[in-house]
Amino acid sequence: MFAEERQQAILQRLREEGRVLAKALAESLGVSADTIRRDLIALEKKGFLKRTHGGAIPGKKVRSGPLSPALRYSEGSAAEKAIAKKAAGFIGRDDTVFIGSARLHYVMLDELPTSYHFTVVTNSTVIAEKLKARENIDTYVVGGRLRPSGTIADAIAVDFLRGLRLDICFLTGGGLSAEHGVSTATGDVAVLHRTAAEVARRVICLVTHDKLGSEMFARIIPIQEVDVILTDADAPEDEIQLLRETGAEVIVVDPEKAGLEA
Amino acid sequence: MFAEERQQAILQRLREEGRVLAKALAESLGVSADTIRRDLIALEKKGFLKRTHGGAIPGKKVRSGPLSPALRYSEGSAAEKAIAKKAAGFIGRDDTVFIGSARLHYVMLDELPTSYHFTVVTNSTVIAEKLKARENIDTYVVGGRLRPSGTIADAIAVDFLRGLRLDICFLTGGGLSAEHGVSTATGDVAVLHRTAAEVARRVICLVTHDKLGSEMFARIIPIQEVDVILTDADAPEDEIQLLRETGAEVIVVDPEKAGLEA
DNA sequence: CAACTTCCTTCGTGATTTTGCATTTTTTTA
DNA sequence: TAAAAAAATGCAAAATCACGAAGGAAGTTG
Repeated sequence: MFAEERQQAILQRLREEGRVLAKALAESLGVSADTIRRDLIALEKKGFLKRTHGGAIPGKKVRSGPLSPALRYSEGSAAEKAIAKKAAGFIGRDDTVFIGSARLHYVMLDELPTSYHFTVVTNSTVIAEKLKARENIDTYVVGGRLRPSGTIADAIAVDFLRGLRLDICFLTGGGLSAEHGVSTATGDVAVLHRTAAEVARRVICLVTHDKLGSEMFARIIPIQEVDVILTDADAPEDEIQLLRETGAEVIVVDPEKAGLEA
Repeated sequence: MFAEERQQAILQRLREEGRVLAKALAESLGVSADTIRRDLIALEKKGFLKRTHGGAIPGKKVRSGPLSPALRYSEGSAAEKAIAKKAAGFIGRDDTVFIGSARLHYVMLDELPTSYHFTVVTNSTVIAEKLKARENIDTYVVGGRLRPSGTIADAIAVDFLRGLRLDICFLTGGGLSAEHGVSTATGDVAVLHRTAAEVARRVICLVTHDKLGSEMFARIIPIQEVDVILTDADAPEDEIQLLRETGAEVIVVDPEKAGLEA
């Protein structure tokens, strides 16, 4: 196993569990504690985590997991906000939509419609907490085991989703390519999102430009099953072209203009 | 738990509640008061808080945001704390317990065991959020519609519970009488709790003395199905006698002594 | 193909950190 | 002012970390 792979695995676990133990990592990855410590030092230098005695906790750059406590209150970038706003515009009166537990979903919360009623299903207790007081939104939480990160993504949650029918599934992912489709780092999150997509009439995928063309471990769904892809203006033209050839509708959101549309 | 995590948890609580007590922190975080004091010193040096005798208040670097709704639950009366502590003592290693969304359940959170692993199932996202970071606790959230109060209590939630088997169900209610059993104000909450009680091996009922003898609209379960009743020393003797005649084990907790037991 | 370089890893040893306990001092409260 | 609670201080045990040395795999160069 290469150092790079290991470090990726460490970050993944950090995102999932909210913390990692050096000793446990050494054991499960099959290397010495020394090596792990070096990895942690390297990752800390890059700002991905913060070392502690015995392990590490998420740093400022760990975004994907939903809202590490530090990031929870941080604001999305202009591009993220623009994408989120556009996405929220797809929600119709009395629709039922799935909103996951990724950072972009969190950014969406501030852009959701306020003037008419709709229903949100989410697998994040953090998002649920934020939505519960909105009068025009019915909030449903999927059942299952809650991870330290605030996400629910086990078999129970998948089963829960299977019993529903949704109008829109808002997907995000760590990677999006014409060949591999939408993908993410961990298997169970992928399965949960796939299920949400399967029970939804429409699948809208939100990705910042840096995700285009990259492919991650676990595929959520192939590109053919995505109805709309929302990305920002920094997206490379050729990637967009490839995506469009698959039949997906690609909408490029311009952060500058987004403000005016409102 | 890492020092860093602890300190973040302390700051989190400081933000939520406006102040922290050293002793309470030590207990709920599972470390000695010494360690907490050292954490407070470190945080004070960084300007995040100002130490006081017995705890700390927010420093210049901590925005003490609007008090979260959780605050009103955070501090229980002496009687409530004593009951909650006694109740928490029933939890054994690797047990699976149901903790509802009532005020007394919130009070319990600070008294839960920290030294061994167990599993909590809850229908409150507020409680789930509070528990998700505890490393010795596996937290499960029931699925269903989330009410503005942070409670989930619909048919989906009931269905979720039916698929589980629990060791202990911690019940509370608005009323408790020998004749009418445990009761509460609303129907669906009653059904949810009844279901939790049905799938649990043991039912432990937590009620402050003022609830004894009163009966509310919706019965959760008859008294015969309650295994243990916990109440405080102000409970009237005759009521206790009536309850005991039904076969239930009634434990009267003395707030004064409760401190010494610890 | 052999010698060299480079990178990565492990191991051993001493230093550091963290934590809890006991004791003394200070502060609070009645 | 006396008793109780909390804080400071010193100390010891356990865990973790840092650093240097050595081994080994992969690739490079002559």
